[in-house]
Amino acid sequence: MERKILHVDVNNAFLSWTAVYMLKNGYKTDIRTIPSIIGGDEERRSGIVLAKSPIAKKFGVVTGEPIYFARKKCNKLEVFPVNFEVFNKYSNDLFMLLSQYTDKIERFSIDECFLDLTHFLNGRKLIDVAYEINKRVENELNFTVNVGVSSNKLLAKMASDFEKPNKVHTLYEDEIEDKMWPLPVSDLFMIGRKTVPKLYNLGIKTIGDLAKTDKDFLVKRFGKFGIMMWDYANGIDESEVREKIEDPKSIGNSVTLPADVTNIEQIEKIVVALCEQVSFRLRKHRLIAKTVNVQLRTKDFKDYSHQKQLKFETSSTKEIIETSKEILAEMYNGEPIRLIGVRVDNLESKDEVQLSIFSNNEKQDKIDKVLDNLKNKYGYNSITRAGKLEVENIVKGKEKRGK
DNA sequence: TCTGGGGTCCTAGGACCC
DNA sequence: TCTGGGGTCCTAGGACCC
Repeated sequence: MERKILHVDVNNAFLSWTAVYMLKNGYKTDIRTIPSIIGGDEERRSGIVLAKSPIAKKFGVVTGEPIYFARKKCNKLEVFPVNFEVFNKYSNDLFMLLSQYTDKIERFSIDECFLDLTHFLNGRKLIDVAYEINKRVENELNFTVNVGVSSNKLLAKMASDFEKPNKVHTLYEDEIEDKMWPLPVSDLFMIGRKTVPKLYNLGIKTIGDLAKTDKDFLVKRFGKFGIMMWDYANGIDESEVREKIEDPKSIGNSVTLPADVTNIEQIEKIVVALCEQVSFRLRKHRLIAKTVNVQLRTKDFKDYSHQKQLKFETSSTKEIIETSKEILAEMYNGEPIRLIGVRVDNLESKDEVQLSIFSNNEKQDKIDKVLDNLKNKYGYNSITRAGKLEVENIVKGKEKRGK
């Protein structure tokens, strides 16, 4: 039986949501109507464009580029900061509205949802529901969405990516040839910047070219990825809309430093702060980890990572800090460091795992619990100040050195 | 003043065991 | 003193997504 799938995608989410929020709080200008972007903090060297207004786009501003470049393209450009609390609120509003249409709904990202309406149409037409959702979001939430309509997730997602904003598009199987195959292969979901040149070298320029390429050839060339590419190009995707929220498979935090750092004690302090953040989140999910991973990015953007198995699965801050310090000591070779990250892998539910008597350090667990409660009550920064202070010191050091 | 931060999945090579 | 495979786990790195 053919499935009835919708993909709902917020148009220009970060910029729209910021605009809606600012208007609601008395700001006179709708930043969607001026040359504007949502961007990171240039002082902290996280200054990239996360979203751009249509006018900014006309000036050639692209997502992901340094704000510095964007300003050169458009000197009137206004830059507004990211605010994830606001984004989460609007994301939740959208999810609530969409949940009225089906129980089988998947939150694919902060600004995208898949809906499986196969058993929830009650005699209505899928396309009518798509238009209703499109209008209701605009009227009730004051931002707009594109809705893709099809029989599987891949096609619905490709459809929602057609003309924007505030549109409904279908991409049924019998429309693939007309609507999808003429598109450049880079438009296909999962074909990124490394794969495009490889395909071009094989003479594959459009999605249609890829669809008509011999599948076995692609498998020989690209392995499993080849299968997926070919399937997607042919509109094949059996994956289900997954309504239940699954436990994360890894949890990590990373920071770009305001200035490159070579002092291992400074690096270590930041690693400790990141470990506190990561283990706090781990416990919030009631998970324990088996593997710790430390990542360093050098000033010339080379990434290194080393990992280590914990002696016992744990969510203890202390254990994760100790292991991270060991990893850091092993891997760090004195190069100037731009970014530091800590992540935990191989997670398991705390409730299901028989805790080893050796790892069950009750005293440490109690300490973590008390600190977690304080963090929950007074906010994360009430406790984790060491790392923040360190980052501030790096900023100060940078200022002192001048330019 | 040049380049975020959160993830998932895959691969290739090596260690180790039978 | 010449040499097998199959399986699992671990590691480092790299692709992709939003």
